[in-house]
Amino acid sequence: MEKTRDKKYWLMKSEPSDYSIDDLKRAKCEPWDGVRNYQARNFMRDEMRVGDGVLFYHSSTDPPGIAGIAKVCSKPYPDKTAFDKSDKHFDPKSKKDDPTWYLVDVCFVKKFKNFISLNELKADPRFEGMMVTKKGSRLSIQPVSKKHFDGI
DNA sequence: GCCAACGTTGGC
DNA sequence: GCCAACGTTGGC
Repeated sequence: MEKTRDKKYWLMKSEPSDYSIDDLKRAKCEPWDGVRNYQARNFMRDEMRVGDGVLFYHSSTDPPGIAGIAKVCSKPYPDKTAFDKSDKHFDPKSKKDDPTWYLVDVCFVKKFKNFISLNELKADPRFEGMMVTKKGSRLSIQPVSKKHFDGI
């Protein structure tokens, strides 16, 4: 039996030209594929649980920031785009009997009427210490504290 | 488009 | 296992 635990909270980045909050709204749920960073994978594979809260972050936009809320809606399972030679995220190192890359499905919850820009996050003392506000914070999946999540 | 920050790779 | 070279991310 699975041990219960408190909800955790995450921030997941996407370039809206690749995949935006509107795409997720249309799709309702989508596998968060293409992650090829070990730390980010570890969060998905080892720490995420169904029902966890997700801040949907738009990167490489003007301005960058948080576009809305999603949630984790599957258990972790292997990222099959790593097995597909024609996929741009193909990774020959990942074997079907021992996959390197894992993902979870993410479901749309809501899109903010007011997009929260990175600048606003940085300017607001309530969000001090949030990973995404720090310089050089490239990690595409980041843990977020409940305090910060609720503040959003 | 630039470039700083960071992750990964591979020669040794 | 070190570290230089290279690739990628992402704010600006």
